[in-house]
Amino acid sequence: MATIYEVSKLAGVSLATVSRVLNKNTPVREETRLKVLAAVEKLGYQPNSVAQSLASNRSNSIGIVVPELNGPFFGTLLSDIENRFRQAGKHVIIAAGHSDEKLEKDSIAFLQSRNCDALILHVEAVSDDYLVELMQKKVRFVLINRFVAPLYDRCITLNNQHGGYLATRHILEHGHRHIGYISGPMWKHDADQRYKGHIRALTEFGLEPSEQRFYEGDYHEKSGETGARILLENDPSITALVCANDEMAAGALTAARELGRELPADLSIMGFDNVNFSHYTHPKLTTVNYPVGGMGEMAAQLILKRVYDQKVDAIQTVFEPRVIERCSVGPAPDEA
Amino acid sequence: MATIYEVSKLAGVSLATVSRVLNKNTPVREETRLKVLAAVEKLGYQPNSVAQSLASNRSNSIGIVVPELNGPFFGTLLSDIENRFRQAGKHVIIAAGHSDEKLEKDSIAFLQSRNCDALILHVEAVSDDYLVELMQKKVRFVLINRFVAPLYDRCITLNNQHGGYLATRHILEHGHRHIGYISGPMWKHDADQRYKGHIRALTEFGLEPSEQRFYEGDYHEKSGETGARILLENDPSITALVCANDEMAAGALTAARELGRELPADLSIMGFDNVNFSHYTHPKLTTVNYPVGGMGEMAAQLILKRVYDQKVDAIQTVFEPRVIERCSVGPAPDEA
DNA sequence: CTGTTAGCGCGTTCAT
DNA sequence: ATGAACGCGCTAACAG
Repeated sequence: MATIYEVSKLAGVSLATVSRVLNKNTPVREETRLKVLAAVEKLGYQPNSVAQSLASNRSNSIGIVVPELNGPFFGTLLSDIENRFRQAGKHVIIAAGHSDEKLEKDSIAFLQSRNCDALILHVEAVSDDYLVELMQKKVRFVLINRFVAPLYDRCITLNNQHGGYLATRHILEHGHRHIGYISGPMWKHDADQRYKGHIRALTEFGLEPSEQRFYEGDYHEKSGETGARILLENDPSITALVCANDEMAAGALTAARELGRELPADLSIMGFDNVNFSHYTHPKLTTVNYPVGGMGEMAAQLILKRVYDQKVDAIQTVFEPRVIERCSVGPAPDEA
Repeated sequence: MATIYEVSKLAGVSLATVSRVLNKNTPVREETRLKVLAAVEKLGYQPNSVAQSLASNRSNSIGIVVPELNGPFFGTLLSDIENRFRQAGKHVIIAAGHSDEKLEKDSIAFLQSRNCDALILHVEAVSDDYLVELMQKKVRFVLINRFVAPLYDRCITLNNQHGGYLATRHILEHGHRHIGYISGPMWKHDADQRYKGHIRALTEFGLEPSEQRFYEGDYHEKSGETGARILLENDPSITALVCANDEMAAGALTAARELGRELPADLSIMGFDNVNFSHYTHPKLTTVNYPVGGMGEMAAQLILKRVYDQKVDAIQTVFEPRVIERCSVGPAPDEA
């Protein structure tokens, strides 16, 4: 790898001049500019960004922490963030937090130690206090899918509670009155919120939430299958299952079919997230849209604006969910 | 962020000593070691990895280039690689190449400029020559899903041709003789190989490949749908569709159902890759397994061994595909 | 407009 | 066993 020094020698100028033409921040005479460029070209010179970063305390890179690298949800999130930054000439460093407090903190520390100019965090295990401290330490970051009051202006969130409400209301409007609910892990903020929305819809229709009709899953397919089986066997009167995400809904689909239920004639199933496989299922899943893409891009915009002082379109921090009607929800069967 | 200098001052030792206790590479008296550790603890000191990297020409980070960040396939790949490295204390920097020559080269340059100790490349657009040059420049890297002869010992590949062969043979063994094929973009090595395998199976069973029964898709769902529709309308005698990946197979499923075909009674459909949504489809997709996970982990192992001199389990570079039987393939219907 | 110089934070000789 | 000093490759004052 050629260094800036070799370029300066070959171009017959000082090393600072090379830096200047490359960074275009100080006027340079056209003639010498061309000499430098020629030398750069000839040597195939490429600035060492590690050195750049050390010297300038800027890295043009943004760190991202997500719980998992796989899964349809985070895939789209990462992809959209990367796209937005790429077209701004910034780069992205990704770390997986695995919903584990220690790993999340490690990931954040790692990204900081890499001199990231800013972070985008989708973290679940660290406390609100930890995040507030992070802010006080002047770390630049944006939170995705989590709201912490003192950080209100850097939280990109979905109105999860409203989403939970909409899902259940959609079911209620189809006439169902015996409704099972399969939640995510209740210690996760979004799972909690979605469930609160569910309760609100129930109450609005004069129904009582019941222990019997609640199952706490883990957002993975298997737990949807288990949950559906347990709920349906405990209470055969259930005509609809509201699931806190699509993975679990897919599991519920499987369980229901194995129990001989006709879908959606005997049983309606509702998902949440609208991940990209939700229309591969049979019947195609009715679900609540989670605008991941838009939210990822917005996080990127926020950083472009606040950290890099770029002019960007209007910033929006709260996103609204909406029901996506497909084929897994039907009218409630007549009572026998 | 505290620096090593502040630690040394607080511990009352030289800056070099701090470096030594942290890197454990030179004996240090226990007493001073503890003093240093105490200071580190007190200041919450964390080495600046950018500076470390500049000084030592080592970064403990591995760069990865994949075509896309989303999609079930790359998600698992990235995830498994990250896991393996995390438990070895290494970190991962990810870039998307978007199957575009310029972007792939940019990504590689970016990762090099970040001083990555090694790269894992899943690239499709750059030429073999380019990769060979890269090797000659002493860049350390491993290739995934691509075989380049001069780089034979750093290629982790799936026997794609054999996979294509197995897929079609599986169909042939079910009695089908009128078989449509929906390929990936033929300029991609794997698409080409899979198709070659298809031809080989056909030939083995005494069948001629036919223009009429071939459609070149782009590995995305939509093209599977389009392809299936075109093939089935052009040649209604077709009783089975072999698709070069699961996404396109999912599209084909949709098209077939819309054309009123009973699955798998009227029409069998075969996928490839066994991505994680392939059992969400209806009927559940019969497909060829692509051991992504194992291959990603193996790439990591290779680097751990060759770049970091760690002892690892046996290295395997060629992986074998196998048919995963589910429900989308049935016996050929009796000829009318 | 351009060259000189001093760091950025750390690893690593070379002495001691 | 420990400290002083140099250099990694680059940016950012400061002169001129």
